[in-house]
Amino acid sequence: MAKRQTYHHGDLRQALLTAAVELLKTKDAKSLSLREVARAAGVSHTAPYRHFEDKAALLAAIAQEGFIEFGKYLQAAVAEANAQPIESLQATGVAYVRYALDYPTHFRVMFGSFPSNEPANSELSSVSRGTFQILVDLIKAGQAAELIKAADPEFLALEKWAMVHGLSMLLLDGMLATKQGEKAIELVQALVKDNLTNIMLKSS
Amino acid sequence: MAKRQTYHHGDLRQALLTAAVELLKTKDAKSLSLREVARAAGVSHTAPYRHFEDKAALLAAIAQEGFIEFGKYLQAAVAEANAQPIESLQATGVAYVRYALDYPTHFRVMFGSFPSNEPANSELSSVSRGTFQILVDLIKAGQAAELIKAADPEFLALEKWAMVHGLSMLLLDGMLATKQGEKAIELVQALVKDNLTNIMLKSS
DNA sequence: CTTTCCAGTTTACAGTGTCAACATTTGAGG
DNA sequence: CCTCAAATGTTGACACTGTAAACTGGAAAG
Repeated sequence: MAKRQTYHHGDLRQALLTAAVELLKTKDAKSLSLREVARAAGVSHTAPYRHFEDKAALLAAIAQEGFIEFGKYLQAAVAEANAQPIESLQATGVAYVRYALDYPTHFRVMFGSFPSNEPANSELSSVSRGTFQILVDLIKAGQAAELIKAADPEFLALEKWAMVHGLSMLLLDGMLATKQGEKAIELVQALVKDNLTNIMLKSS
Repeated sequence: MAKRQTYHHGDLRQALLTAAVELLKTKDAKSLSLREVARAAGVSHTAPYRHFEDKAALLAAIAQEGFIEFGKYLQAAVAEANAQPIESLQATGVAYVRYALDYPTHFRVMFGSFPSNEPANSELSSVSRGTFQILVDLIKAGQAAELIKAADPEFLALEKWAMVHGLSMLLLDGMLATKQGEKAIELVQALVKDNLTNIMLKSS
């Protein structure tokens, strides 16, 4: 990071976030230090406190950005499915896991920044809620097209969410160590597909 | 912890583990310090290094013990289901999530102690593999009784595992903050039940 | 009884998050 | 344009952390 000339940075908040995200590509969230982020941004070790209450707040901000990107990523998968609800759900599920595997630390930060503090994360909550809403909407569309059984769409969405989220975590945590890379994605595709059958009307 | 009289502790390894588990009831794994554990066991802050290579090794040992207990917990749920495969699967799934909610930090440590190190965790791996095997066996039994569709039992087990694991993580991470306590368990029961239908032959 | 070696301790170091006090810059009001 | 307060930096300190090295007490083997 180039040494800045002016005393004031200009946009330190964003610079810290990008520096942190960059560092997270090589380190996990636990071993990422605030001082290290400050150093990478070319700033003193307490400067981040002018922009984030503490380390957790920095991570929460990263999580928030992550959810926005994640949402776009999932929407892109939907867009490729030609408006077929079932295919969209399938694609979204696979994309979910693929994102987790492609951005493991980011993914972990996203889901590890909520613990028991309501006020600061209200914005984070609403952003993540938006991501979940993608699923709900797809299911509603499927129900409207009479491809998906009648039931509370939120209930069904949660069921599918849990499945792909669990799969992501198990893969990330190395519980399915035998499955790696493209092999893992094939498995994910098969699992997601099979797991969609119980919400479908008829069978294809 | 009572001050010991003898210079040698006797069974420090186990004492450290129990002290750590006790501390984990009030602190999360991230903020648990090795020195704190040593203090609780009434021993100098480097004594743990005679029994564990580093902090991660201590946590891995806790994880291992956790998986054994977890396995018993799940088996107990199976035992209550009167050898009915579907009911057993249902009960196991709910018990899985209940365990996660009842012992959140322990649960997190269990699934957070595998990262990328093959040698030290081989024992941990085999223990956790045993837990998974409970599911596989139940599915095999269901298939033998012609209650569950023909398919690779490991594949089906993984599908159900992912679902309950994801649900556990989402609840633990506060993503489903609106659902708490008994309300959450009811939701879990409904989700697990619905999610079992796609592997069942016929519908009940 | 001696010796060895295991399981403890003490000390030290580099690194961490965060607080308090201080410095510099900027922008708004006179 | 000048002033001066607020915003944004910096320095220094503190209490912690994980872990390495050197040392020591005591039990068990010979």
